[in-house]
Amino acid sequence: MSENMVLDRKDYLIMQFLQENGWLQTKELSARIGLSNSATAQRVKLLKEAGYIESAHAVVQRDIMGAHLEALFLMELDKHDEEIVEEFMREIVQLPEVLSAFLVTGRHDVVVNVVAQDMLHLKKLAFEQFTNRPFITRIETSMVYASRHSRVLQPLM
Amino acid sequence: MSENMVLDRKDYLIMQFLQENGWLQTKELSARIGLSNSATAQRVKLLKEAGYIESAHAVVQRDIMGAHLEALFLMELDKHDEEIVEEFMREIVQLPEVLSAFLVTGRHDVVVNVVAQDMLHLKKLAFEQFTNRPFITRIETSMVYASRHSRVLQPLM
DNA sequence: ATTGAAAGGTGTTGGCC
DNA sequence: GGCCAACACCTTTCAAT
Repeated sequence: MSENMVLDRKDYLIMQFLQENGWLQTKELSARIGLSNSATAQRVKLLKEAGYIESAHAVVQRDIMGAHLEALFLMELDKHDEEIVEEFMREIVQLPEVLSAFLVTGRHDVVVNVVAQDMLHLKKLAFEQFTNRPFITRIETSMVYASRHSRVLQPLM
Repeated sequence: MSENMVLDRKDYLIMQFLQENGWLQTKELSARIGLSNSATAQRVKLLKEAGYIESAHAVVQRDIMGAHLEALFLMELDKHDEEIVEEFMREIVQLPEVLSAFLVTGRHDVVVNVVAQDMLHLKKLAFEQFTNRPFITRIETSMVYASRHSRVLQPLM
């Protein structure tokens, strides 16, 4: 029942509403999509079991966490040995300051989105966690004036 | 009660656990932090009312949404008139293909994280929504091989 | 902060259309 | 498949300690 589940419009609606608001209750959700409470709960359960709904996460205010500055590190790597790069990506995303990391083609090789308390913190982060590593040949730091995030991925078809 | 709330370690624990798993129930949460059910529910309610916990969002599998490709658009703008740029940021993050957008200092001016079904889709997106606009002077498209996201913002102090 | 109670929501299951 | 009813469990809010 989980692998080859066929999704209809109501399943996509459920996923859209739960992306917009992860705290939406079954009662409200069922009212919106026009199904009974139990039918809706069933679908949500199946969508989770099938892995189509992966997880949910609360979003907290940044300042309360001391994240007053945001930046992008645009980095170039020396050797693109897959193992090293994959391990590097896994490692950095564990750092409390790292929000996301992208392994990319083009002028840069890795783009990392970080937060920091202040410039001193950012400097220490850059030097002690990145400049540090021998396979990183260059880091360009772009300060972020403003960032916006869409938390809802809609069907593109 | 909402503005100048003093947060203790248990409040930070609550926020950490709810960032890791937005579906955590009060019962489980209270057991983890060592408080009674109702005390925990109270704290969560206050944290939400104070705006420290802003929202929650389910995360869905990308392929099911047809998002098979990911890219970064690294863009340079002609004139940095604040109104135009702010409006531009607001607009693009509404597009279904745009996951996030960063207004930054440095070599680039705006970095946009997008998804697309395929190369044709990506090309149309780039040309019809970005290259299009008169104030965008250059776009560099970096394909994303892999991306990782931390959904938990820890206190940096 | 805790306990206990009341009211309402949840999630599951079984019977039925 | 969806619906309904029923049941056990959990949540939320309140007052009292």
